[in-house]
Amino acid sequence: MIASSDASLALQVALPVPLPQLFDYRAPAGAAPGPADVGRRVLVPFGPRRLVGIVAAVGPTAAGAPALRDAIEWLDAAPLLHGELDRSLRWLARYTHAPLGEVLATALPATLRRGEPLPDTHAWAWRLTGPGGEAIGTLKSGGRPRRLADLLQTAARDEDTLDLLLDGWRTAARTLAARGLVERVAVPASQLAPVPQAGPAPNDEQRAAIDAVTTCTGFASLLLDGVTGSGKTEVYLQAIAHCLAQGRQALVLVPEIGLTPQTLARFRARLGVPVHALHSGLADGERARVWAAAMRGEARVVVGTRSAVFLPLPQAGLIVVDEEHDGSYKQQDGIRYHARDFALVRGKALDVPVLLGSATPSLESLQNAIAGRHLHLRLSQRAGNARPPAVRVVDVRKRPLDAGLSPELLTAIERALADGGQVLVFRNRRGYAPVLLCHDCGWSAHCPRCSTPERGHPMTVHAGGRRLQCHHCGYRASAPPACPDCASLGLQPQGVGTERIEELLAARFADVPVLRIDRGSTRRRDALERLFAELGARPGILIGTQMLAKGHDLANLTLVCVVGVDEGLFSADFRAGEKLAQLLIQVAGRAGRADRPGQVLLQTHHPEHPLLQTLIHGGYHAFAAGELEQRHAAGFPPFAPMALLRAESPHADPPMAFLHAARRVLHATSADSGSSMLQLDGPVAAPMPRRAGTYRAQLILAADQRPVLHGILDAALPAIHALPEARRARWSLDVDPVDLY
DNA sequence: AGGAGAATAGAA
DNA sequence: TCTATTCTCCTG
Repeated sequence: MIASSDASLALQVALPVPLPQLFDYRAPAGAAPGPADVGRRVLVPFGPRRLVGIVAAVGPTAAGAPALRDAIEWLDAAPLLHGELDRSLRWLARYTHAPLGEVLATALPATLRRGEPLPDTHAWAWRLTGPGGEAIGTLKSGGRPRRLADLLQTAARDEDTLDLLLDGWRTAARTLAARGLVERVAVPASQLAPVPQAGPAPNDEQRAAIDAVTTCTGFASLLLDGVTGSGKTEVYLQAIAHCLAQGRQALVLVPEIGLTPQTLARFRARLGVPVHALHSGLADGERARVWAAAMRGEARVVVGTRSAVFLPLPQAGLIVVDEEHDGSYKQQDGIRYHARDFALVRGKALDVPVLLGSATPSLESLQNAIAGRHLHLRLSQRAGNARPPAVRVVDVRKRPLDAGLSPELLTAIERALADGGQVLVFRNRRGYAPVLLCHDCGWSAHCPRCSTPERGHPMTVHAGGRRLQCHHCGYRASAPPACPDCASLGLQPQGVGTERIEELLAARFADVPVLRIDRGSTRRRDALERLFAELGARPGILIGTQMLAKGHDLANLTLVCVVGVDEGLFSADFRAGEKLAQLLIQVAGRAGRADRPGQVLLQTHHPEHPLLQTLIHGGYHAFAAGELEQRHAAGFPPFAPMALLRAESPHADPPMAFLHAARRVLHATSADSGSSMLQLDGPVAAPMPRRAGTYRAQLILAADQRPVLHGILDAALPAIHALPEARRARWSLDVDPVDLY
């Protein structure tokens, strides 16, 4: 028997390195290690470096392990990760087949990952000092310092409250502090909150949905499937209010572009508790503070983007995932998790309801609802008096087009403006034109760093024809004055982007504002808000890409023109149809949100295309039903679990060499396990085989049962890791890939 | 991943 | 021959 004194126990530490194992260390000098250390961060030596790790276990060292080194120091007095979050993250590491250390590093805010202490979450308050209380009468009455002192006479006031009560109080406070009359003190987190406003009375469908959530006694997953404008947010708000009334925390996930000041203001106005926001625009320190506030139970409601799904929620009562179909919930690098799916895992572990909302649910969620795994809640009516928009297809075959717009469209725009309405022109291609073509010899401008060396990816024309830009790698160049091949001056921008539409419409409708909204024109988060505020309810035209498709309520928007979605009708990706249908429904949903009826014009060269026909005559659910049938027949997700092995390298051969070797390992593993149910497709070059100078290839794995796929991956990955080819390419595994590229 | 030592390829 | 990159190995 092995003597097991405490002295022989080692810390088994998860480190942020792409190696699948834990690393053993002797505890830092001080108390002997024990189970209470699990979840604490430690600073450890690792080769020549020092890394921040998290103790994943405490136990005897594995036989044959190299000699232990001493951990340098503890970074936390108490575990940072424990309980449900710890368990859920371990599940995520197994599910994504990623090292625990990398998963933990992804889940923690940057400052904590770097080893900085858990930040304070207290707020600051001001109070009178002893001398201040006596000197108050000497201050000039009516002046700011006197008014501040009067406010502080009854009680200390926190800074948020002072902001509301007295303009310019900070200057006064500084003056008084310099004279020793007031002082700043730390107080528990600000409890300041506006008085909750009552919301509109829910309609019957909303009422039923709210009741369905609030009567849940533990974990349940609910799909709130409500047409655009049906008031899903109202359901969230009332469900959250109920959760708060039970003394529990609520987490709301929103897509990246959904976390606008408007959204936050609405939540803050209605809930009567502080609402914390967590998004990529926050400084590292702010993110860590929100994390700490959630961990301490001070944050009662957090509205956040993808990474907010990693917040500790010791008193959780509800998780909401808004626009659950949105692609931004899937992380596309590093640990490729899906925030909606992980939210469901956490809801189950926390034993709280998870509410998924969308007007265009993902086929995954719809299938889960059909199979009875989600409770399916429907909102079929628009809230208030709004009616659904009328959709009409405009067949533009053989019609003259001006910047891609047909005469019918221009007439409709003119009429809508004359009626005092606003118009949205949707074109999912930014820039001036997608291609620069030589009219004499057929040469076209290609990116030198993307796609195959022989035929590059077309460069998009920008700045009215003066610049070229690659939308995949960001490469920029000025447009050549003449064709590099034949020296002809006949270079012509081909096709139509948002800039070109803007140019035409601005000239044609010079008396109304014409605003272009895309990633080129609207980089900052609040720039969009300012544009909308500036426009107000005046007649005007908005031209935009998918940035415009979601979320924003434009009450006076009466006409939506969809231009050129034809490319999307013929994409090779099996999810392209689903994405296009969601986009079309979301864009169309912008029209007629208030009392004015909305109209949608869909301009296409393929009016008979089944996707368009089904969407227009049967709506999203008819489309989804047909699409699910096809996915089922083809053995695609959500019916067959899928994983994607990707590889890339600056050289052409290593990705394919690695994937061929990996394929052999997977094939052998699959045969050994007696299961022939693993399907391997590839390796093939990625749809864009070279991007920003790196060559990329992929291998698709599919099975009919999830445990089969995971079992084979578990068995095969160590051997794949050890392949000599694995060191010559950068590779990664993506379980449940969303984009195949 | 990322750092270190080894190996190998251009400039003097 | 010497330095500048690229390659390979290793991390408790």
